[in-house]
Amino acid sequence: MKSRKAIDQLFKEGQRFSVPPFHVRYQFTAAELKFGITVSSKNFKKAVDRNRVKRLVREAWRLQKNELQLAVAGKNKGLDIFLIYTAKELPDYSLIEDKISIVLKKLLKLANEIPAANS
RNA sequence: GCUACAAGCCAGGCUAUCGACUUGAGUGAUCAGGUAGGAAAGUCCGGACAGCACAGAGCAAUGCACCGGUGAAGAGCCGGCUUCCAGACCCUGAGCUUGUUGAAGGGUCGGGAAAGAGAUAGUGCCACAGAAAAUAACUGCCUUCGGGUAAGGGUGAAAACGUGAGGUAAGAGCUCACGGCUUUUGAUGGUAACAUCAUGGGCGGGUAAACCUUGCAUGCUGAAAUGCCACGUAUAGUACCGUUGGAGGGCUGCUCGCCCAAGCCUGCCUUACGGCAGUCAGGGUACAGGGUAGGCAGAUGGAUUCCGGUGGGUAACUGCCGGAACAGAUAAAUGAUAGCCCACGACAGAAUCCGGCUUACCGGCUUGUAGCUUUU
RNA sequence: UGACCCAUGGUGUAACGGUAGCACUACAGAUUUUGGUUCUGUCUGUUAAGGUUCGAAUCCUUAUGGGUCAA
Repeated sequence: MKSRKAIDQLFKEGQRFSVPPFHVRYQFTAAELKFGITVSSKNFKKAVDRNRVKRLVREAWRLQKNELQLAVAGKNKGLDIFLIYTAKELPDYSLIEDKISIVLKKLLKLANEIPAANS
């Protein structure tokens, strides 16, 4: 997700849940699966640290996203997801990998519950 | 060999798998190449580049301040000058404890530091102590009782150049000798700062990183600059101006002064730029409000960096020849996992670009200097 | 990316270049049967490092930390 408008709309209308250290906001749409990540500069003062967290999250997302993508595409729907990293310590990759898989399972369950759109 | 200091260089490596950004080739699947720093940081200096419709003058403001060189430029760098600082060695030898001691002084040597113009252009300030902190009053001294004097006053960071002699009523650079500082003129050496010598004048403290004076320099803004394309909105609102000139804007912060500044249509003149006439307000300026916030250029190869050779220069630096290297994102790439090796990995991440300075930094290597030790 | 400002006890604030004050807090003592109030006393200090000056919180330079502004 890159568009400021879309992000604003997601934060205004979307639903949310929390899997520490992540807050997740999501909203089902008509387009495809989209994903964004943010890290607060309050928690990490250096841009380099923020970028590293973002990189790790993107890597974990890239490796695990396929199942969810298929589920959403199978119902002819889109899904906007935005993650907020809330911890104050630099994580290692295995932690991020675990937490992202939990997030994905929750989302997958939610995706299976909604009715399919008629295309 | 060890230790210390200074300067320079390097800043984990390799393999496999899966990715990200980007360049090239290909119709395409895909293939091939490239991808963080010495500080990318701080933003402390200096530029390039861009815009401001460029006419300047005075004032203000800011910066710089020994000389020469270097370089695109600089508050950078290199070399020199002057002053100061601590040291080593040598000479001399006060003192009393007569020694393997070393006060004051002189010479030589290399090293370090300096925002290093002006304190008789003016103004201000100088706590405490002290008679007094600056055109000399008080005490003292002398006196012909009108006055003269800055020797003595021991406090302080600082007290009217220091020592000795002359001189005098008492005194005083008042005079002289030696010495110190400052300065005029001349000579010699040096590109110059300056040095040496001669000569004349002066020596009424400190502070200019107090105000200030003198000299020199500086237009402002800053890639969120700037140019273009697309999408979208409001042909609406308020005020002012509108060819008989001007709302407003610019030139430097201020003043003066100067400059720029307006459309559509028709006709005539001109090669063109443009000019003249008619005509309308549909034009212009400022404000408020509304819309958009996408793309392209700027933008990454240049005063570039490194290596080798060869010249110039004490050096900084630089000429020529040959070779090699150089990311370019835009919610913003440069990553993840596994294995192996070693010295076990510090500080830290590009955002228009470049030259410096400063600061941070695990460790390793090279060179130089000094000291100690070992061997010959 | 660029421009600018600030830093004084635990807290809030003063201070011409000349002994760093004030209030609250904390601690101790007095008063009180005890506590509070009140009174007295004490502790705690110029962000760091250099420089100018006889002397620096103040002036200058560099660094550190914090903050503000500009689409």
